[in-house]
Amino acid sequence: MGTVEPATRLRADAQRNRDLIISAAKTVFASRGPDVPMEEIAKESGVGVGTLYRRFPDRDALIRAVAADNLGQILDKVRAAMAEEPTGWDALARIMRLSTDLRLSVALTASSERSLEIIRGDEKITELRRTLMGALDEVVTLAQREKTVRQDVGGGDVAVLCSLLLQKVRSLSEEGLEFATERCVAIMLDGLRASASNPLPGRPLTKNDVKH
Amino acid sequence: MGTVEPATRLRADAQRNRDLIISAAKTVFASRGPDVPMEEIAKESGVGVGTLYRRFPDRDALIRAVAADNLGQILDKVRAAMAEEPTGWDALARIMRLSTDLRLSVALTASSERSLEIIRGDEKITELRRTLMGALDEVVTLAQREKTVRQDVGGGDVAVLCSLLLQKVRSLSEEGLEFATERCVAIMLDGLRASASNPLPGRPLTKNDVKH
Amino acid sequence: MGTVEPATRLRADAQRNRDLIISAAKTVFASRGPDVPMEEIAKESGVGVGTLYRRFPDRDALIRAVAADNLGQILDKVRAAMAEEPTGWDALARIMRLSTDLRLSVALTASSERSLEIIRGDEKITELRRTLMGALDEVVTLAQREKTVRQDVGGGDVAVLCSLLLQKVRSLSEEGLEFATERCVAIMLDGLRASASNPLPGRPLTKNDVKH
Amino acid sequence: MGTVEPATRLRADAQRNRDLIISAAKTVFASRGPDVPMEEIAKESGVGVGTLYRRFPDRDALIRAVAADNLGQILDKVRAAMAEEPTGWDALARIMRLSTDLRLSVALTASSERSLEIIRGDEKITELRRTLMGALDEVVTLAQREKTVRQDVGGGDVAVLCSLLLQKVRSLSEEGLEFATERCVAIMLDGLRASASNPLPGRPLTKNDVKH
DNA sequence: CATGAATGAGTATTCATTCAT
DNA sequence: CATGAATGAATACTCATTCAT
Repeated sequence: MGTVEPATRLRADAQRNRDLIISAAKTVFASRGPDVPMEEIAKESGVGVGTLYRRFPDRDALIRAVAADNLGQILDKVRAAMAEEPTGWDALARIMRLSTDLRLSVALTASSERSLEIIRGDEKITELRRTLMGALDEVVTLAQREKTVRQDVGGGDVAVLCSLLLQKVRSLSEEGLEFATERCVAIMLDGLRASASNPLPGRPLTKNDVKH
Repeated sequence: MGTVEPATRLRADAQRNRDLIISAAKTVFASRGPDVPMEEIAKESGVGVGTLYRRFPDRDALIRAVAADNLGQILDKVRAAMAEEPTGWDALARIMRLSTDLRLSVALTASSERSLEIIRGDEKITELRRTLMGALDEVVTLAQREKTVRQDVGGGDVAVLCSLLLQKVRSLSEEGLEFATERCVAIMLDGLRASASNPLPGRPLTKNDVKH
Repeated sequence: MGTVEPATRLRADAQRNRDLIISAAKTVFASRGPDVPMEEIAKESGVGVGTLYRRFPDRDALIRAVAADNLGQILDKVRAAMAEEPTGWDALARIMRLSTDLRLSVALTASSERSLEIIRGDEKITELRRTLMGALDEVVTLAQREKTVRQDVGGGDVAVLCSLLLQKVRSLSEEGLEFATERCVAIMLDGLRASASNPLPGRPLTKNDVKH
Repeated sequence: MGTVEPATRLRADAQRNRDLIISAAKTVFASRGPDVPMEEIAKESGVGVGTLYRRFPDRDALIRAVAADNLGQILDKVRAAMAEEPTGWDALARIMRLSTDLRLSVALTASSERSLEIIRGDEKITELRRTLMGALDEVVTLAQREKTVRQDVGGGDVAVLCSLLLQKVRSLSEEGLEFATERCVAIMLDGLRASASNPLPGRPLTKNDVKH
């Protein structure tokens, strides 16, 4: 489960506010970048700034919370794919298609150098990341055993491809983007097939290469 | 040639400052995002803020100038690849590898929603973009005639893949990034080969799909 | 009543600050012109700049508010004169002497071309102006029925004379100005008397001539 | 003659530039206030800022020069009135009507507190002012001997009335202003007539009251 | 607790003045 | 001398954060 709980249980309404704020922050970060005025986020949440600050001591804390929430969501979907798809290849394909869903919420959190520094070192986030990477390695290994995925790639390679796909290509329209992304995923999947065997440079990337 | 000249000839020293500023802006935008204090850019350029503002009436104008300069550079390199490589495939491969060089300078200019609005509608930039897309279509068509590239892709698909690659994946180290990008490029190229023929959804993207 | 209320009720302390700011702005505009640093006004009000900007989104809004407040004050005094003086002539004379009181606060708000543009089109101000001009027409008409004021003038003429008197003649000392103004008012009043009948050029100016 | 010459003779072209600048400054001060960017004035003059600064060491010097030029012009016209009109009354009436001509150029120079400080103490300006006031006293005395002007006014009173008239009443249209001013002048003249004998408060103002 | 007011430091931008061409 | 480029101090305005209601 991806939702992240703070140490001490919050009162019901406080928890509700917290959720409202995170959700609003995702939206607003996505449309206006990571520097939106806090007031904007508060307004979108329907609470006052004061409340926002009571829940998150400063902007950085909020960014961390949003990032953790995002990672949690991704992890949930990755696990669902692994649990529900019949083969490793199918799971992999489904995972690579997640980008469309996730783009909006994830992109901004991870985009700027600044965001990175903020996130880095956050216990919870590090843990989520580790778990996620483990899952990817697992999927790839599985599919390789099936002989559907080429041998010379690893979960890290898939992670990098996926993170590229999270990007919003801005010279495309809303629908154009969705369409183009599907095609890119298909091209990448073709490049990942066991049959596509022009050997890759170097060695497979695994979770250990993508840790930070 | 990609360098963009203003309408009226600048005095030698003024031109020199203009170049210094654009170059500094690239660096600083890349490392600190599109909201860096103008003063920072001025300092990096070695000129006073006043000079910066004399040359570029506001931040937006500077961003547009940097973007145009970037596109010019890309176009130069794409043309070089087309002129110097023996086959369409080689040209394509070289182009897709440009990302490494270009990432730093390009990324930030095109990243935020805001930047897009700023850039959109700029005559010069639109023109450069159009030219660039034309070149990509040309390369792809050529390689398709050689039977090295699959028939169901177009220059637009390549453009999208390349723009994904321009992204800086921040969970990797400097060298890790370079290495991972090479692998991604290789995977994508494998996915673009004529031999990789699991059919793609929809139809090839051409320059007309990526115009804005 | 001349005081102007914003649409939604302000919290008590906010309203207090608003008043402090307007009052400070009058003083400071009067002594240093309409371009005084906003910081100056804030300091004089005893609040931070931030507060000033929260209350008035920009300098123009502040200028409009001050202008409206000034007009309201004038209107109050004109009405008091009309209500309390026994004859139209006395009311007129009292009104023309208002200049002394009002000069300080009013002068700067209406002085520059720029200020005019700012003020023009403000709903509240337009309305106040209209009401004020109506009152002047009324006083003049009354006094004409009394046969104390010449028949060939109108409220508009009085308005123009008064607005001339609002000016600070700077080649006079503080007291000199007060004294000189009294004499000018007396001369003008003599010129307005029914007995001063060298016919004026054109026709009486009424409120419709001074609307803008 | 009102034109003011600097101590050392200027080369012909330098003198021409000086005149261009003063003339441009009048225009621009009138339309945009005394704080117009120096660059604006330079552009209107058709010279570079550098040249402007060579001719006038700073903004204050320019303001002083413009003020002196204005006063010189007024003086010329007052003298012409005195020389050409058959009676003192006619001269006085003509003088009071000068406002229309002069308003534009004079207004801004004398308007703000700041301008006053700049001008105050300027030798040349003081002298011009003194001369001008002497002329007004003379006209009034002459008309009083003719029994056309009331005995209880002085040149100072006229000066004050005139300076009031120099003001631009901004709630009037261009033509409306001209028309209204004529009417005000007529009313004031009626108030100045020997026949308008409701006694004025205090004593006549003379040039000594308006010196600064 | 929630709210939104107050604060003031941080930045963009302008413009007087100086100085190299 | 004239020009217009360069400089940086001055000022408008924004927004993170704190605190009174």
